[in-house]
Amino acid sequence: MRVSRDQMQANRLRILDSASRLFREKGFEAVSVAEVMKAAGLTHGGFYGHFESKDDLIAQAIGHIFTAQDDGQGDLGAYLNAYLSSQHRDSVGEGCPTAALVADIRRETPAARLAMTEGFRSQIDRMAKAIAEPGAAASRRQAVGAWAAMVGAVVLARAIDDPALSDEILDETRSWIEGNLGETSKT
Amino acid sequence: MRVSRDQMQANRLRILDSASRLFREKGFEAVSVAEVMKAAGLTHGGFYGHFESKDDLIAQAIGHIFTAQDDGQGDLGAYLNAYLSSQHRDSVGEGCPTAALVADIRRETPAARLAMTEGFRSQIDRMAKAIAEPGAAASRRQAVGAWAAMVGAVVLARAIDDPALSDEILDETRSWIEGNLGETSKT
DNA sequence: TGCCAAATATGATGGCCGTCATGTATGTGT
DNA sequence: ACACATACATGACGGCCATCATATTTGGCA
Repeated sequence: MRVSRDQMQANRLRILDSASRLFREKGFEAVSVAEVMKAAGLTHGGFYGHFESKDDLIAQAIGHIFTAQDDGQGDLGAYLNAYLSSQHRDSVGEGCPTAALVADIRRETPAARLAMTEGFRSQIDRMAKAIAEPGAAASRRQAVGAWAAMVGAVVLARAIDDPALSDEILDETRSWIEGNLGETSKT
Repeated sequence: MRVSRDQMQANRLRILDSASRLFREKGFEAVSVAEVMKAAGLTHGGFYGHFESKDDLIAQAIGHIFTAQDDGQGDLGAYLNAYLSSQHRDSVGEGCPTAALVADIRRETPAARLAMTEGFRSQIDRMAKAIAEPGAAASRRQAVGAWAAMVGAVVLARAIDDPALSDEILDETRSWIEGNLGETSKT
C-alpha cells in the first residue's frame, strides 16, 4: 500500500528514532534491519526505499541522534550530576550516544565514523564553553579531561556486574571531577 | 588424528590466546568460532572438545586475559604515559582488555560479566596502591577517577576518525590527570 | 474520475555462523 | 604390541540476516 508524502517522511523519522534507540541499547551489529522496521511499526520490505543499506542507516542514525541531542549543559554542575547518575547509566537507549556507541563505532564505515567524530567535536566545544575559564587552552584541557572521565565512568558503570561497585564508580568520578574543576589549572 | 596430552593443553592455550586477541580487535560477536580456531592453527571441529560453547570461550578468555595481564603499574607516571600513548591506542589486540571490551561485555553472559568485573576490581585496587596516598579513601577516589579518565580517553581516541583530534584527547587527558594527581586531595 | 507511479508488504535467496554427527588417526594403558 | 579411547578433521544442519523480486494498494496528478 502507498502512503502520503507526509506519512512517508514521518515513517522515515520513526525509523531513525527506532534505530537510534535500538543501536544504543544493543549495538549496531546486534540489531537487524527487520527489528528496526518492526519497532517503527513497519515491515522489512520498505526499508530500501528509505536507505541505501544498513550501513547507510547507521551513518544517518548517528547524525540524527547528535542533531536531536542539543542538550543544555550550560549549568555544568547539573550536567555532571545528570550524566553520572544511576538513571543515566540505566537508560542506555535514551542516554548519551557517545557513551553508548564509542566502542562500536570503530568497526563501522568511514561515513559513520565521520558523523560520530563531528558529534565528539561539538561535545568538547560545548563543554569547553561551559567551563568558561579565562585561559582558553586550560579550559579545553579541562573539557577534554573531564569528558573522558565522564564517558569512561558511565561505560565502566554499565559494564560492571555489581551494583555497589557500579555506583561507586559514578560517585567517586563525579567527586573527583568536581574537585579538579574547582582548582585553578596549572600550565 | 590424536595429539598428546601436552599438545592438547598447548592447543587449548593457543585457542585462548587467539580468542583474546581477536575479541579485543573485533569484539565478541564479530569473531566466529572457526576464525578463532583457524588463528590457533586448528579447524572448527575440535572446538567443542575444549569448550562447552562460544559463550564459555568468551568467559574463559576474559579470565585468561586478566590473569596474564599482571602488568607493572608500580611507576604510575610511566604507566600513565604508556596507557595514553598512540602505540597503546593503535594496538587494540594486545592492549588493555578493559579499554577494548568494556562496551561489549554488557551484552554477554553473567559468567563473562563476572570475570570482567573481577578484572576491574583488581585494576582499581592496584592503581589505588600505586597512588599510595596516606588517606586511604582519597587515594581510592583518585584511582577510580584517573582510571575512568584513562579508559575513556583511550576508547574515545580509538573511535575518532581524525588523527589530530585523537592525539589531542590522549595528550590533554594525560596532562589533566598528571596535574590532578599532583594536587593534594580535598574531602 | 481514472491512470500511473510510488510506498510498503510478502516472500525468496544466498551467505554466514553456532553446533552437532561422524570419520580417522594416534597417544596411552595394559 | 594391541586395543581402545580420544583429539581433531570433515561435513552437514538449522537459524538468522541483509538484500532483492514481486505483489498490492493507494496517493497524486491530469
